[in-house]
Order: sequence, then structure tokens, then C-alpha cells
Amino acid sequence: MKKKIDILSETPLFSGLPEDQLKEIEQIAIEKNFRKSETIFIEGDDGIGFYVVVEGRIKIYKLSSEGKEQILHIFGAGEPFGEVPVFTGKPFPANAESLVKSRLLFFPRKAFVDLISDNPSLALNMLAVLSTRLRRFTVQIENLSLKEVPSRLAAYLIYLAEEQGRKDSVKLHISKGQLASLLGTIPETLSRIFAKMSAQNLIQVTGRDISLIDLAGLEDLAEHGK
Amino acid sequence: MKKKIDILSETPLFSGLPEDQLKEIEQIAIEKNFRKSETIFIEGDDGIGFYVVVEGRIKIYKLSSEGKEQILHIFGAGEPFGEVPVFTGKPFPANAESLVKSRLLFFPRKAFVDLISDNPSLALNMLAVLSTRLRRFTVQIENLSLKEVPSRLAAYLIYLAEEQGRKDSVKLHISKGQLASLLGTIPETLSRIFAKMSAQNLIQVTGRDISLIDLAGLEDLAEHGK
DNA sequence: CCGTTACCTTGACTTAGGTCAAAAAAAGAT
DNA sequence: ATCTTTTTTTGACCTAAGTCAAGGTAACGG
Repeated sequence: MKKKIDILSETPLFSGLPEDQLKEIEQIAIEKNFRKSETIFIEGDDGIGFYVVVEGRIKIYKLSSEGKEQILHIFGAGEPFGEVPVFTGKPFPANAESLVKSRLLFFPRKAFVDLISDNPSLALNMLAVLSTRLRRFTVQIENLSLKEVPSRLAAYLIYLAEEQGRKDSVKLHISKGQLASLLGTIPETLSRIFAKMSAQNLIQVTGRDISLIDLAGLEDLAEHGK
Repeated sequence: MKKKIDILSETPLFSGLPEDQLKEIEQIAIEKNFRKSETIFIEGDDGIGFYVVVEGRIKIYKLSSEGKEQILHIFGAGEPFGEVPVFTGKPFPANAESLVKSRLLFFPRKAFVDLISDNPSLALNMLAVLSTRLRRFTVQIENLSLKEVPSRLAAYLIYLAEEQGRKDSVKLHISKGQLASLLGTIPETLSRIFAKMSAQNLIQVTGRDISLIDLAGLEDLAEHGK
């Protein structure tokens, strides 16, 4: 089991900060544990602080009035989430739920704002985190509105391959149903597209393991359409 | 013609800052002027600074490989844009173009980061700006993925009515073609939906002037589907 | 090991909304 | 005003992807 301070020093939000400041940060952090599928907050809740994932996996999502889910992010170890209300003063704009048993650190709003106020590096780190998040949303909007589902899936597989440091196979860390929700579609459609891409010899699917057979083909599919 | 410093004090980014700091900020700002339909930056350009709109209107957008456009934001007086590269160090994730003749202030990256570094209020203001932007993107993703075009249009009209402080009529400040792009659709579809909503006596359209005849009906359409 | 539950796939069908083409209407320019 | 260009509308058509329904497969607790 990792120590809190080790996680802190590894998260981009706190990277490059001197030891004594990390200790201060650790002081205000409160550990919270969640089992699988627990709600951490829901849309409209007042945000009295934000979280950093120590271990586990958290999904941030929206629900339509008919119950369809769109996943906005899936956060893992070292990633902060729920910061928006800290700086806007408005409620959470989305829901958060643990996908697996998770250990989180909670940072109360006021204490954290005080910390940022006399710590420019921390402020700049947080600005970088939020800016990176804006960048990702830009890509997500582009995908949803300008690309078709097969292209989104191809792009996601390529992204996963880079993230996992392999270039010929990837392992999904979420169920295919959740992947459908992340890509802005439904399980039936995703299943059919996996089948089609397999038939075209772009990939080979075995449960959650996916071999990328034709990376160039996938890149082409991701950029231009089929 | 407004003075630079008046605009600065009115923008949320600089609100609440003491006079002498505003003067410092003004020092580093460089005025730039653009005619209608000029490119300010394109996706992939290195961001050497960000902008604040003094007057005019700027669209931030993405293009698909086939040339379809998705507008991400339309910014008016007092609003900053192009800040993401300042804090991530990566290139612009989207394109920016003037919709009309516009006057901007440009803030060079380094000078601005220095300013933020010894000015916690400015840092917190910038965090609030970015957080608000994240919130808006959340809504945009929700709209694109969980709502149909008529609902998005209804929601947009309601938003405009609030913004313009009237509750029975709004005036579009962009062309219907641009509105289509903002809503993630195409002009033909938007035109048909305007026609249908008029037939249903929800609205009445006269050029860019739109009367909101049945606000309750619009709200229902925006929340739940047709 | 077996039953239950959750997850995934496949088929038949429907539909929102996109494409293409052309006309009509507005907005600018000379 | 009149011509030109841009914007908007309308019609006929097509297709990606959603819905509904039913099996199949894998995962899990007892």
C-alpha cells in the first residue's frame, strides 16, 4: 500500500514542489475509501473540495433524461478530479462514481485555496492540469461531432496503445459497455463495430485483449473515415 | 472607443485587482486588430501568448478532415481565449477566427506567467476562468451526445434569452449557418427545425429575430425530448 | 461445481439527421 | 437601384446508428 506522500509527489498537480510544501499539502488531505460502484458525488452537489485518486478508478459522467450515460473522464492513480467547483463556486457539473474499490484523498476547498494563494508553483500546476483537461475536452467534442463511431474507436485504441507503451496490443481497463458510453455510443453499436474491424483484419478481439493487427489502417480510419 | 484599462477592469479575469496591478497588466498587453474573417491562430500553432477581446467577436472552432466545422466557443468583449497553450506548453488545440472586425489585447506568455507568479488573486481568477470553461464544455458534450438537435436549439434560445435579459425574444448575433455549426449540425437541418418549431407555435422567426412564444414548451423540449 | 447475475453479441427494424441539388431570399457592392 | 454574392430554405434521398428483442457467454458467490 502506497504512502500518501508518495502519491502526492507523483501527481502532476504537485510535481516539482519542495518537500516541506508536500508535507503541508499532506496535512490538509483526508483519506476516503470507496468500494466498487459507489457514488462519490452527483451533479448539482455543492463542491466543498476536490479529490486525488490514490488507487482505483473513477468515472465522471452525465446522464440524459432517459438514462443514457456519457462518460466524460475515467481517472486513475495520481489524477485529480472535482476541482471545478473549487474555483467557480458553483455545484458539480457531473457525477462521479468508483468503477472499482478506490482510495482517494480529499482536499477541502478553503484549505486548498489558502495553500494555492501563497504558493505560485502550485497555482501554475493547477492551471496546467485544468488546461490539459480543456484540451482533452476539445478532442472529445471533435470526436463526438466530427467523427463517426468507428473512427472514435480507432482513435481510442491508438491512444490506449500509446498510454500502455505497446504498439501491437492493448488491454481495456473498462467493460465494453463502459467503453461504449465513453465513446458516445451504445454497447450494440460498439459490438458491431468490433466485429467489422475484426473482419477487416484491423484488430483481433479476445475479451478485453485487443491485438492491433494493422496500425496504419487504424490510423487512417481514425483520421479520415472508413 | 473604450480604453484598454476599462476593458481590463471589466473582464472577470482581472476583476477585483487593485489599480496598480491593472496598470502592470496593461503594460504587457499588446493591441492587435483584425478585420472580419481573419485567422488569429490555427490548430497546431505554438501558443506564445493569449488574447482578450476588447471589441468584436471571435470564433474558436475545429474542422473535420472533410471540412465540416464545429464551433467550440464564440467570445465577445471582455473574454479571454487561447490560454490553454500558456499553461500546457503544447500548441493550440483549435482554430480562432474573427467573425467581425475585432480589437484584441495580446498577452505574451512569459510576461503573463511572471505576473501570475507573484499575484495570487490573478492566479485564482485565471483558475476560475478555466474552470468555468470546463463547465461549459461539460454542457456542450452533454448536448452533443445526449440530446437531439431540437433540444439543443431550444436550450440555446433559452440561454440567449437569459443572456440578453429578455424573456420573450432574442436576437441571433451570428448567422444561422454559424449557429448550426455551434449546435453541431448543418444549416439544412437547422432550417428544418426552425420551421418545425414555428409550426408548433413555440417560436416565430423573422431573420435573426426570434420571438419565444411558448417558453414553457421550449424548456420542456430542451430538458426532455420532443 | 452450479446457479445467478452481469455482460456481450446478433438480428430485424426504425429514424434522426446527413447529402446533394436547386431555388428563393437577403445582404453587399458598384 | 441593379447586379453579385452569400445565406437560407425546400425537396428527394440515403445511411449511420439507435431501439427492441432474444440468445449466448463469461464472471461470481455460495
